[in-house]
Amino acid sequence: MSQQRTGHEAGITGRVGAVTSGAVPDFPDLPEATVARLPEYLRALHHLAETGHDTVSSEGLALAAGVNSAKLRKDLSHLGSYGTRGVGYDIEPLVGQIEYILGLNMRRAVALVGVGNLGHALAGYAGFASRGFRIAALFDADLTRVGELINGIPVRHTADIPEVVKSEAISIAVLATPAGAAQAVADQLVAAGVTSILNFAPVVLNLPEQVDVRKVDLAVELQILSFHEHRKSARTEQANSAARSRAAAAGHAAAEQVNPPARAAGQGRVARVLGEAVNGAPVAALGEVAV
Amino acid sequence: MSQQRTGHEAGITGRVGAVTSGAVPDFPDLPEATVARLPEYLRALHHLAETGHDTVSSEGLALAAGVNSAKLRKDLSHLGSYGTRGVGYDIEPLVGQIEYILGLNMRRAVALVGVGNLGHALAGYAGFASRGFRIAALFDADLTRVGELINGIPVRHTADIPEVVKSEAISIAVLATPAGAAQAVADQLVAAGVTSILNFAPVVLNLPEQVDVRKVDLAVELQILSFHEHRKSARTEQANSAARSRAAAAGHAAAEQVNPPARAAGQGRVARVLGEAVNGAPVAALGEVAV
DNA sequence: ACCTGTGAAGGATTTCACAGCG
DNA sequence: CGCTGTGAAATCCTTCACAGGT
Repeated sequence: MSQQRTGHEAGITGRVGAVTSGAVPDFPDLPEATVARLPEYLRALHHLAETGHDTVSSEGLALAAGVNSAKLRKDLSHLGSYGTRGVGYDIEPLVGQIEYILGLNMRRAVALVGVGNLGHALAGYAGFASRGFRIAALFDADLTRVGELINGIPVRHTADIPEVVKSEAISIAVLATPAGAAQAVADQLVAAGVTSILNFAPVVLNLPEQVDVRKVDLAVELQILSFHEHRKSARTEQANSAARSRAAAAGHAAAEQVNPPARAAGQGRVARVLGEAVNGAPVAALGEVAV
Repeated sequence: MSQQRTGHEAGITGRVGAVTSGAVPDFPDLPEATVARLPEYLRALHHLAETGHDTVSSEGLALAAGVNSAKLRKDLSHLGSYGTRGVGYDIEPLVGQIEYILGLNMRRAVALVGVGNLGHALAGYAGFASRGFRIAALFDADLTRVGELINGIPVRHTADIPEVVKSEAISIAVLATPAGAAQAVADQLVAAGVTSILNFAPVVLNLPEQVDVRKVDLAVELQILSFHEHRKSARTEQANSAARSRAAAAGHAAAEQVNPPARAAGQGRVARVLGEAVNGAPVAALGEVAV
């Protein structure tokens, strides 16, 4: 979940696919958590199909998709019955059903805005093309980049967004602009008719609620891992603390020290005692870490 | 969320930060969902600090971070009290506390493996450097790329992973290799001492449970948005169906048609009726969409 | 005998709503 | 009076465990 706001966050039901009450015929009510896992199941199923399988058990598919089998069965049960008791799931019709649900039985046209460092790489990312999407247009605000060909697609100016989005019937856009430009570009995209945005810029977009937004922030992912590293260090620190408690006078800690910052609540702030860096680099002062 | 498996998924408590029972002193028990939001709060706080604020209300910070204020207050309450009733939160000490919890008061060294299309862009991504990380080493299996400088950092061969990971005391790695190579590289990284991996390769990694893994699959994000597009189409389709129900004989649908695939359950498979493409592109046959 | 599909239980997360402090 | 901090309620999600097909 990472992750990830989709504009339905404030929705009433948490189920997706409902109209006002009850599901659209043949479009089942799916828990958001299930939707987020379907692509992973699909990838695993394609892989199984390519390696010659035509059925798979819940256990086998769960393993390939990195979930447990009860969760997988529950998820698939929302799609209807594609399994055979005593045997497993038929891969081919299950692939068809998941692709149908995900709206992948058409090749969706996608616009990408911002062909800087990251955007350039995304424009060339083969995974989009191979998994149901067609990059139909590239945009950048920088006139010196306009006209450049990336992967055979010309970069156009952001001023052309309305025209191109309409002519190509684009409903999904990928935003890879600098943070400062993201909101304005998103507004342009939405005005042009885009209704889903994948946002790589580290800002929260403010958009009409019918627009679905998913945010991918690469630094956030590392920061979450950093938390886990810190926690692991705190554990070993505590585990070792009895053994070290007397002998540790000198300055080479075996693991990160766990020195909480001084609490500035109430009575006067105290200079924060920073933990010793484990990898030799100087500890970053707070002000240096710009966002 | 998303996603994201962190190796603790099968954990007992769902709280992170506990040793076996009870929290490490000054290292609070945090719900995983809270941990995933702290980086977003941190980004918003930095932004507020840069724009001259030194306190902020839960409402204001919630707005900047894209959550509601009740959730924000609950999250921050887990960190201890940094707010003043009637006033709001003091930004500076709160930034310090969040950075401490996330383990960002050191600049963590990160290794990046795979300098292809995406990896190259990640190596140059300024957001890593500006938000607490230092790309300390680049690796690739392709000898023709070894020696190349990217952003001033030389690309080394993957065979050097053990040596460099140790000498640079790297505990976090970013995996941007092709899918086929990812598991083997991940095994090498873990053997060398890496304990957290950010995986961009579309495969599920099988690693010891003490290793934290977060997965970012760019195509998955688009597929989730595609689901929402499909759902939105199904809604308008249904909403319009009464109005159109007689007049719609000819072939230009105003929105995507909602034709569910034929169900192959039980009695004999029927050729699936695909939905009409909305943007003129031919509908992708299932087999074409490789993963 | 095996494996799916699913009620029911158990957790985790979000939201409500208000007590209590500044 | 305003705003945080937080029990309690509500909702969502996962896991258990087994009934029921094949």
